[in-house]
Amino acid sequence: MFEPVSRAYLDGPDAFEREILGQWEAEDHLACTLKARRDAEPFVFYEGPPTANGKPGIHHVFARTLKDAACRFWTMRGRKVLRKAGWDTHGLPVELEVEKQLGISGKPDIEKHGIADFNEACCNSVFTYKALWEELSQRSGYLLDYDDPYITYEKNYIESVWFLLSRFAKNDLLYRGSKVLPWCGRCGTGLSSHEVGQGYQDIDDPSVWISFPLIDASGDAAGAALVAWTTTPWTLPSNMAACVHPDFEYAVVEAEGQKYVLLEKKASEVFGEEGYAVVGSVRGSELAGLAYESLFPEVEGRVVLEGDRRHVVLADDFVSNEDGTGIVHLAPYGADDFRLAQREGVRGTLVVGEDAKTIVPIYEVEVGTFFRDANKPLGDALKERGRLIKRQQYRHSYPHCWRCDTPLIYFPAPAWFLRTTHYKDRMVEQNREIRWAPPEIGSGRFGEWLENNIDWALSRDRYWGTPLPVWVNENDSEDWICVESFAELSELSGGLPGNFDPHRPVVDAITFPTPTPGKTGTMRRTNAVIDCWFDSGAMPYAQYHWPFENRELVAEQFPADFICEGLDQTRGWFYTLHAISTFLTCVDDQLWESGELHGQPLPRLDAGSAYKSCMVNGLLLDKDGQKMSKRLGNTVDPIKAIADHGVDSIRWSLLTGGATHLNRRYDDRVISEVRRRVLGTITASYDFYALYVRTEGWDPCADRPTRSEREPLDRWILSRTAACAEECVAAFESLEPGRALRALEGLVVDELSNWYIRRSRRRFWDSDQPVSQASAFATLDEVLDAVVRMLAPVAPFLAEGLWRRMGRGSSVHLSEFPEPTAGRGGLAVGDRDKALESAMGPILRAASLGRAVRERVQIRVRQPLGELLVHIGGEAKLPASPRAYEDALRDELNIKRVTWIEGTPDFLQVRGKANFKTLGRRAGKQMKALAAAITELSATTLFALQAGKPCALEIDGISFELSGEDVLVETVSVEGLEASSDGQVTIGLRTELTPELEREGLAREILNRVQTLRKDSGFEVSDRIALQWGGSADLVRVVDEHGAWIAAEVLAPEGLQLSKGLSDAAKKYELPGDRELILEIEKIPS
RNA sequence: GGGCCGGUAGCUCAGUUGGUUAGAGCGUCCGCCUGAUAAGCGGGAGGUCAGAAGUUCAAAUCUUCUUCGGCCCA
Repeated sequence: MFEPVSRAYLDGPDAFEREILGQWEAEDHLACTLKARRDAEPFVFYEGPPTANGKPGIHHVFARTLKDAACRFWTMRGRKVLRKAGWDTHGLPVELEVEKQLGISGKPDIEKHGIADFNEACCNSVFTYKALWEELSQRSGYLLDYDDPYITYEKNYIESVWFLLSRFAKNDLLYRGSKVLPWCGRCGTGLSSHEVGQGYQDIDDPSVWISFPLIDASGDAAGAALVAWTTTPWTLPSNMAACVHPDFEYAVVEAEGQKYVLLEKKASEVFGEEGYAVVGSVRGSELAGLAYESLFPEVEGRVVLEGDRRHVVLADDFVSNEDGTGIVHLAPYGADDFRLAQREGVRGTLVVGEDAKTIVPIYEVEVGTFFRDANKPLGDALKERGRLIKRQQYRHSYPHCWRCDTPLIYFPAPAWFLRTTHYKDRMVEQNREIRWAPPEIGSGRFGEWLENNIDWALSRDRYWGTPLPVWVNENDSEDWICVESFAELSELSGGLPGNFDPHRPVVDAITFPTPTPGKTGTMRRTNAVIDCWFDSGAMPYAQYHWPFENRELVAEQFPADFICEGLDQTRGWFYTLHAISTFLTCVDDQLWESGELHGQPLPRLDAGSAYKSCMVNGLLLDKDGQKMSKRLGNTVDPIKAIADHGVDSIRWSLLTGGATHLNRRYDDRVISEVRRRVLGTITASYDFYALYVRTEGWDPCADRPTRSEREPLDRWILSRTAACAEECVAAFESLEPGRALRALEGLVVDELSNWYIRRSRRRFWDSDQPVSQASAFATLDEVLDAVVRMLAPVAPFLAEGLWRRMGRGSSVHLSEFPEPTAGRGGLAVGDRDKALESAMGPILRAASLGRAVRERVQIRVRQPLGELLVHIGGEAKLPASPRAYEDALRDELNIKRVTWIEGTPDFLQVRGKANFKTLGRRAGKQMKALAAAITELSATTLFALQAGKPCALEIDGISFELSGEDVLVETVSVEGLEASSDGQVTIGLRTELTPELEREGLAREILNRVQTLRKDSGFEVSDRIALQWGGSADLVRVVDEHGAWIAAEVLAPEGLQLSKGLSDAAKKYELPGDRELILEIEKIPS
């Protein structure tokens, strides 16, 4: 116990931390933690599952540090925190990675290769870097239960997901619809957005302006035709509606003897500068609802959207006034168009099918014509019908299939949806219950997203994913069921294969006759797998195979008290967790009604979101603010960074470098600084403590002086420690760990190390004052104890290392976090003494002013001075007097006497200053004049005010009654002294040097040189020495007067011996005033 | 194009309900200390609080616009 640590830690943080890791491993630290809190109140944390098919980066250390710090904090507050790890294993990125590995590309290739083999490869691929992830987590101190993780591809996990989907289906919230996708007609497949991004090419397309003559329009628009613009004439036979912006003002123009409606600023583009005249105007909202004449009334395509309206004007704010005419032609081939038509009950029909070729004859265009080849003849037809206003070629960038180079179309492909819009209001309402950090994410980004909720397109026509458990009757597509469990599937299909794997293609092969009474036909599974975001959103239930198992456990572990992920999860995991839980716990009433399921009790899950609080973290950028990317080569290898710095420094710097939701830069220099400045100061403080515990033989178990027996400075640092604990608890609870760390840093660096220890050092070796010494030891011990515990959530390794060296028991992480209130949480420091705290402030400021004055007049601190005058404005108002700390101030500034000035000292010049905070509201417009008048108040008036006698001032005929607190008294200067003031605290330093003071200064110079020589000679602090000296003649008197003191200070029991014959080993020093000092020292064997 | 966030000293960041002279650390210059010593401490210089307008007695803080950067969505 009490071994020094600072040097070893600063030089080799990696080795230091690895030693702790080794101990934790040997003790099975995680298991100990879980066991210790087995019966405690739970604090529920959900781990957002990463995908292990990529290497972890330094940014993962950021998010994980936030999570880990919170979990450790709550564990220390006595809560049970299960830390189940999780892996996200399905999805397109995995498939693409495997396609690359296998040297194949695209869905046809995969099917040729064989789905079974392909999925097996995916399954193997997802854990490529699992070991690396686990290593990083372990090394970075992220305590997570990797022995029992949830894995989204596992059979039980999938069964839970099926159950959830079946609940949506039973509530009629699962339906088949169409989703507009980028689509390759040749390959017959939809493309993901990232595939589309790879295939843009410039091509020429016709761009046409067409007319929609309005029927029954009134006002200026009567008899007019809308003008719409499109670059896809092949979609015109599928025109379902026209859309305007409700708030735009449209012009009615006359051109070529006909009235048209469009945005005025677009008219010249269509009709030429001189080709039209504005004859009226109409607002978008007035056009809405009108009917118009269709373009190809004789063409009837394949119905893709049921609806009873056609060829009407709709209004929506997605219409832009940049491109086109401000009037948009709607066809089922656009995502916005489709959504709008669906919402408005407009019927939609297709004239181009899955193969990107026409499926019905249109005018002269034969069935089977490639969509782009229909553009020209259709344009001709429109011209013939008098509906083409203008036509020109248009060169633009157009998406092509990256595999076969075919131009893509957007196509409404069949898809399965969850009707989340049905309970959007519930989601919005439940979102208000979530505590977001920062709050604006919840109200802004996430809240807006919920407000604009659209149905969740759930299905993916892919391979590696949770299969959609929907079986459809091949004779009747309306006859379908969503299977809820393997048992149900087994029953329907007459038994499942042994070792059933629910993935494709095994599940695809399962068919059965329809169970629907009165129907016949074979049920076959749809090909789809589901969006892997549903997998991760289902984790609160699926991680425990709910409701098939662990019903009680899930009821306890739902919802999460806390989750934490990156900002990019707003529309990802944050949404999917919320959407599923809101449905399940707030919408699916029939599930909970009976209180049981399949004959077994089903404990109700708390209604609401899956998480009560959510902390959002920003991106990690490189030191220049650039995004880290493999391409730029500015990524940081987390394992290497940790080896260089130790992870505690990295964890600390990540949590203090700005608000968590902001992007922050990763900079080696900042991390080194944290290690040196913050963690280094903690270790140095501990080393100081440990050094004297060892040399003075202090016994931590002995009785300690009571609070009242201790010195004011002791009580002050204890109170400040309690204040810090208060701030840390509040900060962690309000999801602002950075705030906690700033408080802790202030306590350790400024208050503990630079003030308390610095001012108390002597007491630790001064056994002549046993009560003072024991108080100092007890106080420092108690403060360090609390500091180490407050450090533990963020710097778990260093805290543990110190904890064990201080002999505090098995692990700091099983101890309790310091609580601000005495008697709780084992914090020995007890309650705060705010009076004492407020009294120290002026002392620190006076010390600072005093140092500045010494600097200015060039009198070093080693030279004692006679007197320091201190005046503290409003001293009488302070709850406790700063005078209790007079000793500290005297020592710090090396002053013989402190004189406190109060009342009306005639040599202080004072000036009044208005207190804007108290007067501003009352004075209003007169504030400036009042402030000016206050500076003119006489000293007598000011001191009267301070003494509590009110006075009145009249400004612009208005009288203001001033009380003491309205006027601050500022001391301007102190006559005849070297003075300085910061407005409230004023000091005057008497700089005259008497011969006595000068000799004492010289004595301290001698002491300084002896100590330097001791150190240079490599002596231990407790070594006794024999000391011989020589030098300038006038030093003899100095030694006569102060020799005994010097001898005691430097542990020279025989005193200072004046010697004429010093050896070659003697050292010469210069002293102020061109004096010379020669010293020779020798260790006395003990 | 829409939503959200950010711009404070050379660098990294604080800045409480609007209130007196906007603060730290690093860097830089100067100095100090020595029973924590290959450490530590202090002081000085350094700011048009991105820009503009507005509200107010008073704006880094509230409002609007502009600009630059980031993220998400289209």
